[in-house]
Order: sequence, then C-alpha cells, then structure tokens
Amino acid sequence: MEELPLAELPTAQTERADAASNRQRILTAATALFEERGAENVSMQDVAKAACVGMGTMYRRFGDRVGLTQALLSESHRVFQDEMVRGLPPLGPGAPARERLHAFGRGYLAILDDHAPTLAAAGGHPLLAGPEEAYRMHLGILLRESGAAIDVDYAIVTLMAVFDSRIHLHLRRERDWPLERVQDGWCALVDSWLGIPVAPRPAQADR
Amino acid sequence: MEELPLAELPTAQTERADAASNRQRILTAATALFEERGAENVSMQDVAKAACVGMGTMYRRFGDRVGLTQALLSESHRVFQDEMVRGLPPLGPGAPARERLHAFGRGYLAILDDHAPTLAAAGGHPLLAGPEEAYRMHLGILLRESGAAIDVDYAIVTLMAVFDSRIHLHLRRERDWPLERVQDGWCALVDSWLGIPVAPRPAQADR
DNA sequence: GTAGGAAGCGGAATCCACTCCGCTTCCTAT
DNA sequence: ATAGGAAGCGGAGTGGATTCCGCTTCCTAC
Repeated sequence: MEELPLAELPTAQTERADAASNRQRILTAATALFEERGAENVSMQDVAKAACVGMGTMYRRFGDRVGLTQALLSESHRVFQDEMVRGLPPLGPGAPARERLHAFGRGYLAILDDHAPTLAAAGGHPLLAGPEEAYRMHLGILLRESGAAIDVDYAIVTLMAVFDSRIHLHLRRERDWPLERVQDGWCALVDSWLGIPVAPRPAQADR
Repeated sequence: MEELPLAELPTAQTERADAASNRQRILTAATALFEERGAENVSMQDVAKAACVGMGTMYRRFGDRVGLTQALLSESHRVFQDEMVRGLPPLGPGAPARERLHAFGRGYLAILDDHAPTLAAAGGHPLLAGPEEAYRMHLGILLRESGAAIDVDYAIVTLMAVFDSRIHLHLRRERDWPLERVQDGWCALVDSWLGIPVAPRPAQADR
C-alpha cells in the first residue's frame, strides 16, 4: 500500500533530557500565548520569556518561527496523515481516487482554516516547507491512480498553491467566503484536472 | 470593450518637483543595486543611501518594500497590460478566450520569470497586492466569455496562486523545470477549467 | 563516581523593515 | 515678491527575527 512518511514526532531517543523538557516548555508556552493574544501579537522573545528559556534554545530547537509554528501544528497533521493512510474511506484507502481527493482537500482546508492566522504570522508556505512532502506524495499517488493524462506534478502545485495561508485568509476574511465555498472550489479544481465535465454546480454531489 | 485600470504611472501632476526627482533617484539607485548584488542582498537603507535620500522619503514614496519593488516592475506591467487590452491577438482582443488566456499566462510567466527573485525578496503576493487587480479582472472577463460553468472567482484564485514568486522560483530553481513546462502547465490548467478534454500532451497545439 | 567532550544554553549583538516627528522646501494666493 | 501652510524630508528610534559564542550541563566510558 502507500508508503508515506508520517510527520515524525521528535521522539526523544537522541535528545538530552533537559532539551526535551525545554522543547515541551516552549511548545506549551507558545500554544498558550498564541491562543491568548493571537500569533501575530506574539514575538519569539515573548515565547522564550514565557518558557523561561533563552533565544538560543528556541532557535536550536525549531530553527525559525516557521519551524516552531509547524511543530505546534504537527499533532493535527499527524492525525490527519494517519487517517489518510490508514483511516476509513473516503479519506482513507478504499474509495475511488476522486472521492479520496475531495475528502483530502476538505479535510486539509478545515485544518488550515483553524490555523491560517498562526501560519500567516509565521510566513511559510505549504508547498515549500518541510513536512508537507507527505501531502505532495499522497496527491501524486491519487492523481496517477485516476489515470488522467496530465502533468501530475504541475497539478499538485496548483492544488497546493491555494493552501497558502495568506490566500486562505484573504478569501475567508477579506472576501468573506464561507469555508464551504473554498472547499467546493478545490473539489472543482480536482474534477477539472481529472477531466470530469462539470459538477452541475452544487446539487451536492459529494460530502 | 474591456475597461481595465492600467497600472497608473504616478505622473507628476500633483507631485512636487523635489519629490519627483527623489522618486527618480530612488528608482535608479534601486535598479542599479538590485542588478548589481541581487535584491536579496540589498536593504532599504542601502537604497536610501545610494539615492542620497532619507528613509522617510523612501517610505513616504513607496509605502514599503513591496511597493518599491512593484514600482520597479511597473513599466513591464504597463506595457503588458496595454498589449492585453489594445494589442494584437492572441494576447489582445480578437482571439477566442482560450487563446487569449494562454497568451496571457505565457506572457505573465515570462515577466515573472525575470523578476521572481526580486519579488521574492520583497515578499508580496500577486493575488493580494495592489496593481494586479487588472489581471484578476482580465481573467474574469475571459473566463466568463468562455462560458464554462464554473466558479469563476475561484478559478481566478487558482490561476493566480501559482504566480507566487516563491513557488515560481521553487519550480525553476529547486526543481529545474524549464520555463516552458511551467507555461504549459498553466495553459493546461486553463484548459481544465474550460472543460477542454486533454490537450493530448505537447503536440504544440498553441503558442 | 568521575572526567571529558558533545550537546545544549542564555542572552547580548546584529540586521532589517518600518515609524515618528521636528525641520525644510515648494508653490500658490495675494 | 512673499508669506503661509501643505507636502516633503532626514535620520534616529523601535520592535522583531535571527545569529553568535563563551559558558554549562548531561551522560557516557572508564
């Protein structure tokens, strides 16, 4: 079956005890602060101070702000990726490629919807940064499975480009689109790539 | 015919003489520095110093780094937008919507290809920042003209999302895609949205 | 139990984008 | 010509991410 690298939790193992405790302290502090004031009003200093830790520690652990943010989100992603690979259809194996793609998009966008502000404050991009490799792969497998005669890698780019947190926020906040419209749009994009004529507009074909 | 707001050049008129000369000085200095060292190695300070101008002036004039960058590119865009609205087919009026869309994408990507590093250093996004309104509108008109039964606004988002400079750089540099592959991909995306079956892969149907 | 060195730590220093504000320069209306 | 005030100016100041590096703490091998 599919062999995807799950978002790896940095299980201690090679990690020194004090380091592990610091990581935890930082994550806890960051979660609390982000929730309390919104990520865009929290500086790395703030987190360090709240965690009683120096800047060096934060950066040794997480690399940069994007890294910290991703670590914060990794739990959601681990769960989601697990459902993707091992869960029930339509997200998990068993359903036809198109259904799985739709389920994936709706799920991913739902998660993104929760975290877009935090992500936007950090500035990363899903297509480019780290742990989303698994998603690219998943999409690739399903698109190929569907048999459409397309440049699959480019299709993946288009499918993930709209996962940009800034774009998502723009649609949701500036333009006031309901999440469902974004999700429907994404599913329509999938259908386009698969060469499926035109879901005759929301007769609620799926979901 | 189409009524698009061209990228307005800040024609003096209301602008004081000293201000105009400073603007020019800044643009010249920025162009030179960006070319010389690459935009990512040039700070706003550097530009101000080279232009013999204070920071206040730079920011009064251009708002922020994205603004400065856009001003630098505005000439290319003005020309391109003019061709779009008044030029010859297939980019200009006269050709069928699909041809015009393809020509638009190829042209836009060609420009982006020249300026992606500069844009990436500034951090803006075409979908979100300023003068690209005209492009959104243009795409909207053509997509509607084509008669496809789609969520045109969402389609526009997908079409412009891949104009992100970071994504473009990623494809061109990290993945080493030739520009033409990106352009072909974009045209295929258009065709998908238009419900055009599958250009049987590069038999060079258009361009 | 302990020495040694790798891994980790703290926080000051650096680099930058962007803001603030008192001073200066245009340009227009007299 | 020229006064008045709006528009513009410079550059120090602010806040935040990220880096640097000398010091400390683990933990392993004896």
